[in-house]
Amino acid sequence: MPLTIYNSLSRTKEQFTPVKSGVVSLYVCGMTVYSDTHIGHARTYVAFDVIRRYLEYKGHNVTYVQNITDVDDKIIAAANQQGVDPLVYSQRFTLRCLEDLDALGVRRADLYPKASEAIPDMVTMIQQIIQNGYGYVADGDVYFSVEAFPAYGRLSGQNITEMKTGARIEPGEQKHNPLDFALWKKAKPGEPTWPSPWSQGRPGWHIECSTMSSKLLGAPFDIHGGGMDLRFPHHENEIAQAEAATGKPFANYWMHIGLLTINGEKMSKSLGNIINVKDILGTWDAEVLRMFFASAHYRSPPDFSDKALTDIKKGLDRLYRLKERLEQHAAPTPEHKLNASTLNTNENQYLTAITLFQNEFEAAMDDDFNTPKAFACLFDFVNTSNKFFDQQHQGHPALCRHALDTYLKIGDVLTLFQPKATCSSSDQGDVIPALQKILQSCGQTPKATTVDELLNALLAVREDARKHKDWKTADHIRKHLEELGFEIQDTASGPVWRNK
RNA sequence: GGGCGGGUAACAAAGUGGCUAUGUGGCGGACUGCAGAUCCGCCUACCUGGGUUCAAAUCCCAGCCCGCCCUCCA
Repeated sequence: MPLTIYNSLSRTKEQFTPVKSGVVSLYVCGMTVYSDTHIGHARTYVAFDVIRRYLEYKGHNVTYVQNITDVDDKIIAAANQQGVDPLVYSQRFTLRCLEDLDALGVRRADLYPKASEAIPDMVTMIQQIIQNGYGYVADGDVYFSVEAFPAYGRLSGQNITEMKTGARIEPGEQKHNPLDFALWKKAKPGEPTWPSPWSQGRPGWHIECSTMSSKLLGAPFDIHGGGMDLRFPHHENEIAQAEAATGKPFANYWMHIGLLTINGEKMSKSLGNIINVKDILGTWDAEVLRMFFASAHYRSPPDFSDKALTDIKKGLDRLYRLKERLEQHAAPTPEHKLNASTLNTNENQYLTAITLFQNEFEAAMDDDFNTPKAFACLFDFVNTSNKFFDQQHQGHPALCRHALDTYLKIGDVLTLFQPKATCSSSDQGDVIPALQKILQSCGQTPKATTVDELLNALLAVREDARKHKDWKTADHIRKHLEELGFEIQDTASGPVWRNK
């Protein structure tokens, strides 16, 4: 089935055809590294992580490039305030920001080109722009002449004459036209500088993306993405610069991610409601956050709230319960060949349901990465699977293996079922004495020393109590185990525990 | 003012010219010692007014309301 992508450039869904069959080049505007990664960044990069994973799922070889803006006004200001060299400062935050995304469980891009390392390429591109008649020099600064580029405004649906109203030339700027933007800025004192034919200075913000994307991915490349806020002026300017310099189309598909709000409000410094990834990971599990971002359609603005995260967490628990249920029944390795003729009616229906699940998931994702629908497919599969097990308690190892593999593969595209980034052993250390204490409170001498053994011992005591209708002891054990984060379920085939 | 995107049940959120979205929550039932899990049923869905159509929440027109961008922003 063909993948369709909503292209911001045409404002329609288009069938996706990469420049080179089987290979996809993806460029996403990355972070300006002057502060920690916040949940708005996380929203965008989880969205692209899913997009990248699905492209790979479809069999494409994806090259994912995400730039690092490490030359910028805000970095210079912050570094100067702390008396640190701006490049040292940005280097520090580059690491911190990438580590934040690691902790969130976002897969790394293939390449993270830095603006500071591509200055000569930018100078070359600016020279080309000037040579081709789209740029001009004014007292050591270089500007892009918007009027020279008739396609300007195509991406954002703006037209130049309308935009002129209201636009202003700041004092000290030598622009010919208020809409013109800087390609190169002559240095002011206290700024990092690089040589250029025009002045010691530094590049304008937009040029780094034009330069690094086309250098690394070619012209044109397949998909260029970023937050919705970058559509204008950043992406509009990127197109103008790159096409003015190379004379070739820049990027074929433009994808813009809906911006996160917090409790219905825009996230901003003035509102003081910026939440850093580092901080929120203390409250919410990385996987809950990823599912929250992944389950919102990428073009919609999700609203971050306690209620929303709580709802997601409960849904995620439901997904995990099925995973565990499948694991209990599945053959350890997928080598068993499934022979449909050996399956009973119930099993055959389930086999069909697995195929249907996969087909519907793909249909959803092929339709412009419709993740809300993909999650609906996942939950439908949970329901179907639970019904299967309710009807057939013994399962079927090879069939369940197949179901589990399919479930995990699809979950993986949606960033689910990933190994936990951190498994603090200190918690484990606290749990053991606590479990021993519960055993003692039931008049038992704890011999076991591992969590597993202790839990089994406790459940055995509890089962014994239940047999004698000693509900007080049974409830006492269950209550204390739940306080320690163990969920106890009495099932037809005996008690089962799982981590909450 | 210009541009972009929305208004769907208690909340969140997909979607389709006629066929159960889904998740969370609430109510009832099955199962349970109880709880949980699981299953089943239910909880006045589609902003307003016109139009097209055998049929529209879905297409068209008008209106009302909301968000975002136009300044740095993922």
